[in-house]
Amino acid sequence: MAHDLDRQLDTPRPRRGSPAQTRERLVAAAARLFNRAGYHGTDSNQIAREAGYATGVFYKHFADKREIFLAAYETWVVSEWKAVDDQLSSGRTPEATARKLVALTVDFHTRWRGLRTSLMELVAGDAKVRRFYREQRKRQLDLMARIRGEIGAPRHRREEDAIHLFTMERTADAIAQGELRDLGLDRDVLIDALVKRVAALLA
Amino acid sequence: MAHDLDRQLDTPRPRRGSPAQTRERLVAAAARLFNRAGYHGTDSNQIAREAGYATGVFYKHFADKREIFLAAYETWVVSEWKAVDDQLSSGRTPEATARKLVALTVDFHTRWRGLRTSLMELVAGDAKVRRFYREQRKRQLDLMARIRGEIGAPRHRREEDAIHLFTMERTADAIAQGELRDLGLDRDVLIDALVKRVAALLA
Amino acid sequence: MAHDLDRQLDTPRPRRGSPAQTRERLVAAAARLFNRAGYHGTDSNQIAREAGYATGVFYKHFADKREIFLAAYETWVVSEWKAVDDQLSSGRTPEATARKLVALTVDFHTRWRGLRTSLMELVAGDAKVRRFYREQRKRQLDLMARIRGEIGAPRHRREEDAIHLFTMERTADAIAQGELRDLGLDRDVLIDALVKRVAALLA
Amino acid sequence: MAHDLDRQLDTPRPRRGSPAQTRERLVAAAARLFNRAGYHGTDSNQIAREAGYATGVFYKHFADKREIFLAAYETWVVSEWKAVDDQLSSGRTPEATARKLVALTVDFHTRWRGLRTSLMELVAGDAKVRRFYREQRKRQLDLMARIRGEIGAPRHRREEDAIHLFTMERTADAIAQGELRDLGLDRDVLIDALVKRVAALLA
DNA sequence: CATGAATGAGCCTTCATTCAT
DNA sequence: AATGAATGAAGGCTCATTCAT
Repeated sequence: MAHDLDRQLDTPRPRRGSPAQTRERLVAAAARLFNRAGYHGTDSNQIAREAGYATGVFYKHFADKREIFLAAYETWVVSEWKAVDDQLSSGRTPEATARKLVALTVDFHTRWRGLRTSLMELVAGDAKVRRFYREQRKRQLDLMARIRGEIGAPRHRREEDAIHLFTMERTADAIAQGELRDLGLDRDVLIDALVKRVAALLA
Repeated sequence: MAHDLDRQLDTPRPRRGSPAQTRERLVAAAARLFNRAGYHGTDSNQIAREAGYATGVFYKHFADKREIFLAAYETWVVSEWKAVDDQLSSGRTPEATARKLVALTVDFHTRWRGLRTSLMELVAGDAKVRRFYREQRKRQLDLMARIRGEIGAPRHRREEDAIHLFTMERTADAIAQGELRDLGLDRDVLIDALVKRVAALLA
Repeated sequence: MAHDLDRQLDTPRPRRGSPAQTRERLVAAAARLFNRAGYHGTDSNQIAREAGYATGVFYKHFADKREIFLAAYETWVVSEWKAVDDQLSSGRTPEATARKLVALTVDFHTRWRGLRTSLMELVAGDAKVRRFYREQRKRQLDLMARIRGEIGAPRHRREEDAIHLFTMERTADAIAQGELRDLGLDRDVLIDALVKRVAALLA
Repeated sequence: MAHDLDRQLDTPRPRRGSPAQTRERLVAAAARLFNRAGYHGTDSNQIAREAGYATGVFYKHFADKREIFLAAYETWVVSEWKAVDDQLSSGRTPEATARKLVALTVDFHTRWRGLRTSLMELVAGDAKVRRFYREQRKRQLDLMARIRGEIGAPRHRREEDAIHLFTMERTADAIAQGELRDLGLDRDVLIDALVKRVAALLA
């Protein structure tokens, strides 16, 4: 979570921490900078400095910039999945859960909007990042199939689920990037529309 | 269209063309290269060379790299709008028109997939590109409202139209970028689903 | 020749020269710096600056540092062969020619002693430099065989000629590097000994 | 000898050895690495690791990288002198001794060819290494003078002896570095020629 | 209008060396 | 005595941009 990352970075680092701790601080700094300035707008020396270290540490922990990007992305993915899981197992009504899930998605896309933009670029150009990205999608589809199985909902085709995910993702991006505001659209109306779609899947 | 651009570039350039001609050749070269290697992967000297000119011309016609990107994007947008217009005024059944429109969209996204990726990056970071991008969206929404007005279709809210556009766009990207293939999804099923959504708007 | 190189560098460069001229200036600067500080002690930005240019030119003319080293070495080799040829075709007595050749060799090894040291290092580690270096040796052996053929001298085996070349080279290095001085040996005695050996080949 | 060094390194190091032992292990590791990758190609952290220690030990025993190089060189010199002494006091015929000495020299140059290349580089650039290197040469010359004194051989001038040493050294390097092979020369012929020269000094 | 040589800031990466533990 | 995390200067190389011709 962004909050965790920030907390980590705003605390002065130990003079001599464990490698794992250092790595975490670097990833947190990288996530923050990539998110702020994009992949190309962030240089590796900066990352180390933002984390409170000298230039050199960076390459003790990562082979190159792409690798730390992947790590930052992974961190984000893990925290997002955790948040989704928490909602799904909260025992609320489908409607309430759906609302929470949409809010959560929009929140993540907003907070990580810069990272997401870079992600799209790297997905296009880097096989390793692409593979990881596609795996997440597969996990999402699997989760949806499982949920519908459990609640005995009418079977959908995996293809319909994919479209649903694309819609959610792209709409959340539009909100996150201020596209709605620029278009003079009403955020709440959009949110409600998304909630309705999600709720339909849960009930 | 890619074909136009290619034809233009594969013809040897005139010794001393009009400024407009030179500009066009440069834009065509830029579009091709940005699409192939992305905005950051394309260097500005290359663009001029690909168009058949020396390094310097470039900056006689464009203030910087970003500006030529915008011009390339504009070219693409113009040709896409033209193609859409052609379909809409073809007088076919809604179903047939919808199918054509979806095919056309997927085709554009496939052919310009590299440019689109860079676009997303620049939209995030560059105000001018963002403004232009948002204008297109507004035009799309206006067009949809007009169509529905003309055919006396039930009024939708602009927000629903926006979601529709996001869905179309993101799904077309997924197809263009091979995400479907990686996920083992059936392309035709997806296309049909999209066609159904578009047809619903037209009838 | 060192003199040529120096003359070239001490003249202020034209604002905008031909690529060949620029390349030459770069090679001259590289030769001077490699000779002074060694391959590892010279950085590519320095080379450009020494030649009177900005950082970037360097990579417009050479793919990397190794390549400009090879070019500098080549320049030196060419001038040395030319000097040797001049002596051989001077029509002097074998004894006089031999003396000139030895003087010339020692002079070259002295003037280029730094470059030679780096050469040895690169010969060991770089296949391309090694190949070029070995070709020179082959040319030397061929020349010796031809000379002996022309003057009807007793046939030597190529192996003996090789040993002769090694002796000349290593001894010239020793003189060039001040090893003699450190050992308290008499330079003239050594030179005379070398002259005797060379003269024996010529007569 | 390489064998000694290897034996030392392939044995797991003691938990807490004497300083002398640690130093020896470090020198052995350094010699091996310098020989394999050259002075510049070997990083100081690697040396400690190869010896089985952590980065830091290195600077507990040596002021800097150059110093451990000197130590490695010293080790090699000592073992070479010992080997030469053994041959000289073996009581064989001059011819047989000469052959052994040449074989031994070629062997050393082959086994330590990488170290020798680096040595030449450091001799050129580092006063301390140069001084030590020159001392060895002086010892060699002194030894030669003594031998000739003992066996009542005709007095040579120290300068002739120096040339002899240069010839031996450079030819042994050529063999060690594969120059002969590349030139298509016959190794045995060269060896025989060297043996003849050495034998002439011993008888 | 066009050329293309030249610029130089800046990025990624390495590695000898230090020092808190 | 030993550890190994951390340092930071510096080097190789790229590329958007300028400008003399």
